[in-house]
Amino acid sequence: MLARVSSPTFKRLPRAVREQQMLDAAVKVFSRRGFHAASMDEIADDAGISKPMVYAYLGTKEELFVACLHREGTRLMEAIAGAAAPDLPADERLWRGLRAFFGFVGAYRDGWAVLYRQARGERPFAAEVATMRGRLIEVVAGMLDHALRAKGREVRAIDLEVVAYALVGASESLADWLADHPEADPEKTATRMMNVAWLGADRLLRGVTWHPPTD
Amino acid sequence: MLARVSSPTFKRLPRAVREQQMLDAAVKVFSRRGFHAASMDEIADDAGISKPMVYAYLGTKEELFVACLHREGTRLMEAIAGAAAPDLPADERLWRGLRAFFGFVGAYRDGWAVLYRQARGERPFAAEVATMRGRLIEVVAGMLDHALRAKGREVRAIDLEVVAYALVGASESLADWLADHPEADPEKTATRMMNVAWLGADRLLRGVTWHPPTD
DNA sequence: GCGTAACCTTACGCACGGGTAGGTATGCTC
DNA sequence: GAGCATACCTACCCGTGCGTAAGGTTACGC
Repeated sequence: MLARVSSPTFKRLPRAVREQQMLDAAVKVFSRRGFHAASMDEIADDAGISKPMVYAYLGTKEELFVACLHREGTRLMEAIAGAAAPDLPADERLWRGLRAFFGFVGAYRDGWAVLYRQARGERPFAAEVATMRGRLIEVVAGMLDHALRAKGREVRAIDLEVVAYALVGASESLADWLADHPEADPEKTATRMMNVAWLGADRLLRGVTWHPPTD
Repeated sequence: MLARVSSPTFKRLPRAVREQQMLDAAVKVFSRRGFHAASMDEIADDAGISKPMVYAYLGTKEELFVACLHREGTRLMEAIAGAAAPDLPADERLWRGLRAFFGFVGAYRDGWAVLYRQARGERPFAAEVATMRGRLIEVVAGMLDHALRAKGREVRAIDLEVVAYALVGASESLADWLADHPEADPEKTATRMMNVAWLGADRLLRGVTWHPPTD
């Protein structure tokens, strides 16, 4: 009626397609602005659609964010799980997993920054992320345990958990570094992480430990 | 007039004191609710003061949050710097620094969770945190460099930086773990971290490296 | 005792943005 | 080509909460 003289490239699209467009737009905008600063209007606009459609398809703002989180999180977990086949030796699995992880972060820098760095702080989503993270940590801990048993050693579960926490934390930190250095090479970053992680873990596996000085 | 029959424990206090009370309240509320969900009214209420006073003393909501960030961040950095005197050997410095760090996190779980986990994601504050974090990473990298030179080895600056990133990330991850496990012992957590960090770093210092398999 | 300055209050303006009501166009089925 | 479902729009409501204007109240100097 006002503008919209005619609809030149205005196609009616099936729901599934629109939903993906919306999610793409949402990830982009959430990533650029952050959850709160992002407005549903901007997301709708960026998807080339109007706001009520977003509500009709993906629900409220929170639900939309969770949907983004889920899509990207699943992609990440699948990328890692697909790379680190369980029948490989532990160091090989670790290496492939790390390479997949950094490859993913390098490729979807937006997805990572928004859906992870963001979500960890934001109250209603922290739990969601914590769950995924927990699964990852379990996998890493399982890898370590496997490697240990293969060498005939045994370590208390809590120690395994802590080492896994540290490895995952270190990887996240390097992922942030990667996201902030667009020119950096994911493969090389993975190699560096592998150096830090495996050499440290390997020593642990041999039973070498450090003790606090008595001061 | 309405209620407030009389002001029983209603003291006029000097500015400096009130400011600290406000900051205490702000940290508490920001920590409980998160930055956006926290309302200036609740903070004022919790500080036993009315809202305009907060604006008069600490400025807008963002400025208030930054003020919290600054106070807690400075406390943390001082705790670490005070513990890790620069004239000690590198492993001793690392150990003392870690112990101070985890001790701080254990003691001020609120301050840590809010002012750090929160701030890293929230758009306008990420830079602030990144700066502090950057200083910490530099310190750690400096420690590693020092230790290396003492052994007559030399490593490229970027490798140092990456290792420092990894160590800091691992420590943050364990700090989160500590914040989520109220019964855990900070000292013990520091020891575990030291095991992961130093043993890995130590091997790096000896020039042992890991190379990706040619697949 | 009285002014004045700092402390502190109640009460409100106002913008912003999430969410919705109600109506229009388009394609599919028979 | 009638009828129906579904994609899609414009325009609006309204809660929430930041930030402020204007006015009490307490302490302290003289």
